[in-house]
Amino acid sequence: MGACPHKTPCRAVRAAADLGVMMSTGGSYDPRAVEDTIYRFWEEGGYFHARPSPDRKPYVIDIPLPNVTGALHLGHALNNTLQDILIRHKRMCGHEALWMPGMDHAGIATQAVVERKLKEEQGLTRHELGREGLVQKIWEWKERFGGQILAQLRKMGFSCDWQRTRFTLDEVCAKAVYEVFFRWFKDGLIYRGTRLVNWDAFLQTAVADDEIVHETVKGHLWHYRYPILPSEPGAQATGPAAGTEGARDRGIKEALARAIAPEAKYGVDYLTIATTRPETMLGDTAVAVHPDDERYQHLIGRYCLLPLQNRAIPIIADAILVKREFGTGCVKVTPGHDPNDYAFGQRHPEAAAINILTADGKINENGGAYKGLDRYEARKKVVADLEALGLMEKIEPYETEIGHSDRSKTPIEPMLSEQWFVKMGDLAELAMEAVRDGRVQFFPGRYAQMYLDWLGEKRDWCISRQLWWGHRIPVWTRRMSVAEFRQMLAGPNGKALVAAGADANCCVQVAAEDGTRFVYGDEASLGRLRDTDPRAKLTWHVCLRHPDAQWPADERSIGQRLEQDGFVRDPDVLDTWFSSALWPFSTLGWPHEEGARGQGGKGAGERAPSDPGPPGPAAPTRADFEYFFPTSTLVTGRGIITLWVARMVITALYFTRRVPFHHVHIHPIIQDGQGRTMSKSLGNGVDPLDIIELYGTDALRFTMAQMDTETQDVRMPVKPMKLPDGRQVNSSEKFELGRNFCNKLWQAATGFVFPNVEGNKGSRNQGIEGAGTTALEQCPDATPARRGAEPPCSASSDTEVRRYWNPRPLRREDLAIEDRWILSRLAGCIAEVDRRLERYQVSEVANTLYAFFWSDFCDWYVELVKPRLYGQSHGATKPRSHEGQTEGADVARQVLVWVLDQSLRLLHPIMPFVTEALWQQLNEKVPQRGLTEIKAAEEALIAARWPRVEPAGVPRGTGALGGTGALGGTGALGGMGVLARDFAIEREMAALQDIIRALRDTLARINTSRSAAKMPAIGKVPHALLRADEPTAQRLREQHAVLERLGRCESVEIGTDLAKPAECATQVLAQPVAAGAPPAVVELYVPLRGLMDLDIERRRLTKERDELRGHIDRLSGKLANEGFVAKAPAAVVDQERGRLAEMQQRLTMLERNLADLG
RNA sequence: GGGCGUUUAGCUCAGUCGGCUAGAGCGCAUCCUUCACACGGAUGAGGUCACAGGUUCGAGUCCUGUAACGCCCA
Repeated sequence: MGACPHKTPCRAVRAAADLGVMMSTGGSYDPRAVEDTIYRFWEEGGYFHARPSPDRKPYVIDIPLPNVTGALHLGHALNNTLQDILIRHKRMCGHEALWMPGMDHAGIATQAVVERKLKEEQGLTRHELGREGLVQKIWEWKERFGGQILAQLRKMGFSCDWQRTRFTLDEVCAKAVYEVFFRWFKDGLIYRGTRLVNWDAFLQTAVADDEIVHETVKGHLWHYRYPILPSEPGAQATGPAAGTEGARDRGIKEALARAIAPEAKYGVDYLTIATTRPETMLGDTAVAVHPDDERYQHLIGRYCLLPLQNRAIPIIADAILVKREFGTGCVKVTPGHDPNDYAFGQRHPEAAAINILTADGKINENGGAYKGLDRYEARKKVVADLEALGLMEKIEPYETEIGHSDRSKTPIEPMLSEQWFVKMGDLAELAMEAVRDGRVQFFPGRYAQMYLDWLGEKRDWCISRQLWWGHRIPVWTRRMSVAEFRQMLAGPNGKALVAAGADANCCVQVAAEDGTRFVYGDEASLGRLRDTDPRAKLTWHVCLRHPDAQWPADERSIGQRLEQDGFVRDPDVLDTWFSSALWPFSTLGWPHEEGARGQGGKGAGERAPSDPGPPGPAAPTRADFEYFFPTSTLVTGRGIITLWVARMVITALYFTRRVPFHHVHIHPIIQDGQGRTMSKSLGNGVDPLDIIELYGTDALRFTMAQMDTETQDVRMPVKPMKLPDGRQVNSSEKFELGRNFCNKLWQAATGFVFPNVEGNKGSRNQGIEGAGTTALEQCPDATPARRGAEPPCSASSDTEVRRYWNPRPLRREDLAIEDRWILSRLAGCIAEVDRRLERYQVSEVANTLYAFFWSDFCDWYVELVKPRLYGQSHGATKPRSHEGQTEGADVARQVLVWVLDQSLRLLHPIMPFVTEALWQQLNEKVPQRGLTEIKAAEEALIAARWPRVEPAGVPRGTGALGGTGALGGTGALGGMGVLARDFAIEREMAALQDIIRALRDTLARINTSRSAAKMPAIGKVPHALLRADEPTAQRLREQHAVLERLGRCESVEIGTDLAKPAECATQVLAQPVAAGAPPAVVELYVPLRGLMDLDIERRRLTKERDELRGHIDRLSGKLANEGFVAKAPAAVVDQERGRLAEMQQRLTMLERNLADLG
């Protein structure tokens, strides 16, 4: 440590010391010993921070915003693991990779939490506390818990650019929100309208469709009568042309009496309707029947008496609302409180909506005598009153789906309400076009349909929420006439308004009674209002571009001036998705040009409660925006394709004329073992932090990666487990897979590769600067390590130099068959990983790597190479004694190191911690690596170059594709290619593996049989014979040692004319030597005399023979089919013929062998 | 009610352009405390590819219908 130039040893040096302790211990991989140290190493080394770099391509991902007060669940773990995999991969590919982190303020969720807390702890409602007080409380809450989620993201190893962390309510984001609102308002795309919304009577706000959970509730179906009013002129006493008060009352009484009389006739005197919400009848405006229903033809156009309210309501034919088969075939219509009925009301203006509810769920003045009652009390009273009138026919138990507010858990009331909307027509068209023409692509592609279908509906977007936590709508409203408006303009405040720039910084929308709208920008547009009655009251909406800015500076704000003139600021805030929709560019500081003016006046005036809070990190520059926008990929679940993805595309196209991202990867949703969504209330959720504690972060991440299939859901059977501290938590056996793989990697590296290459320390003597000093021992706080500007401080300068082998440039001839095989497999693995990553098939990436490292490398290559390292003799000396210094051993060491090096790179995006930890150790032991070219390895794996496959037969020359040091500190990158795919070698190895498996199989059967007979197991097959044709025999002789060692056989005899011993196990093996060549067949004999029960062999061979016969029958049938031979491609036919010949040959041998056994 | 998706080994999932004697992990069975790894090694058993039709020389794969389940929209 002495060489560190800093006064106190830097943190990373201490970290390296910590890691050293962990490194020296053997045994299993212990994630807890590594993770925090490594994360600090990356973060302090500046590897996460991205900045515009013209010589590199940017790669950008925006995090799907977690809720500021939320906690991470497994869905987040999946979602963000995938993003980190993509980011780390591209970073290694040499891109300037930016992962933008942040949180949203989650208006309703956050406010609901704080309100509930307030009620519990202080017994206060928000109204008692007041707007400013509540918002203050929420900010406090946010400051306390908002950081939690970021800490959790760090714990999972995510390489977000934390310096750029944003919050939707911070100043930078708010600036974009108000700019967008202003411009849409000015362009006439934002308007005030009345719509049926989902009303949460507890929180007293409209809630979005996705914030509603449907629950089946036991309720009742009430059947009751509506009297039919007479059709004769004059008798229609209560109709629209009702006469005197007295006549009216008489008409009502008569109609009621007829409807309940014993002789009353259905369809003449009354209609029966059924409902689950009887109180809504107070707002009924029609009864609907099907136009083709012959039962009701005569009633269409006539009127019913609405009891209790004593109103006449029309009977209207409508084919959409009414299902003839359902119930009586006629329905009551309440346009004010039912979505379907509302649509009916739009079709039939004579049945216009009536609202009967107040904001807190009580009956309003339209409910007549029921005014002031809570809706549930009203229900009871309505039912009782109908019964008293004798109109109630029956009450049935009934189960219905009722929407409940996800936040307050209270039933949703559909209710008419005035809200702000964004017109979706043209905007939706823009966004649809971007997907249709491929500027935005979905992976998997089918999700594009979901996006297009939803946008195709072009439903206007309700953007106002009756909350206090959020961006307050920047609109001031007053009812007045044109004359009054002119008068106001002439006053001092009006002059200030005009001075502020009626066009540039504020905009006036005028809504007339008939729905006509004008946008006031200048005198001319105001002039158009001259035609209207100057005294007629109109609604004037003034929108301010910078609602909280002072203008001119140091005076009252425009808003305050407007208020002085009787304008009132809209109390509502914007939908959280409104700010989320701008995320891709708001986080990069858009708008850069227009923003300056409004910022100027800020500070002196009062801050509106819903105003931006702390400014957050430094505002991004215009250069950031130009370089990083549009972003590259968005990764999210399908649930927010409509809410978020589509809206980001809309805003980006409208305001930047560019798409916000090019690719959208939709990943599956994790469910429990029964296919249910994981949720707190079901108690089936899995907390990622628990998993990290149980298995480690990399294990969690590997398992998450493996779950990213193209299905829409993936299941995770949940199993309770105990943490070390005794807490019982939900876990799943699936994570063991990840943990085991981490351990396998760890063991293979620390337990096998490292001991076999040790002794190379201090190879700085080879003249490559920086080599021999691991990056963890450097001082990344001095300078970002990746920039590599300063010389590292050495912590191991006086390490003793002792080497016994050197990597050297290898030629193809230097490589043994297993070397060439594993390099070919590696090339295949890299190609496959690249291909899968391109398509966002992350699950397959994980599986490919798992299979390569575990099966090909550990199970086969390591075993194949041991004889070269340990020497051929049995009981060979351990590698540490440096006995195995043959040429072949050094090549094996070099290939082992190389394949480990490449595997660590490939696995790093998925399992960053264990791979980085091993990388640091490998750098210490073998700082210079390569195959055809030897170079110093990069000092940090996170910034190491991604492996590349070379074109066949072209070893890369120095400098040809060599790196310029863009990624690493030493500038000694490149030349890290591997040899290309070699299918001939792979076929040859596969054949060898088959024989080895056959030998092992025989041994296993012998031991099973012996165990059953209470005989001791044997460790090896005593003797085996392999009969093959000469070329094959020749080839197998070269692998004689391997066959004996891996086949666990004392002696293997290979020949072309070996005599078959009596009583032996036989196996017939096809040897796929060359593509297109006739298949060679190898026979394996293992003498069994005295070793095992021969019946077992007979049974096995019989079964195998029968199976083979089955295959042959099918295949010969296929080849006998003239159609197949004539129409199938020749290559396929040839292949099948070859297979048949080979199978028949095997069958002949098999039958003979079976006969020989007697 | 409309749309989308799923249905393959006991469980969780792959299966590319239609060429398959249908794969992996876990679990199961047997053997192995052999020297990196028992969080391991070896070997094996286990499938009517939901069902019914169709197209095709050939269907797990493409088409139609049915059923069950899930999601989204109404």
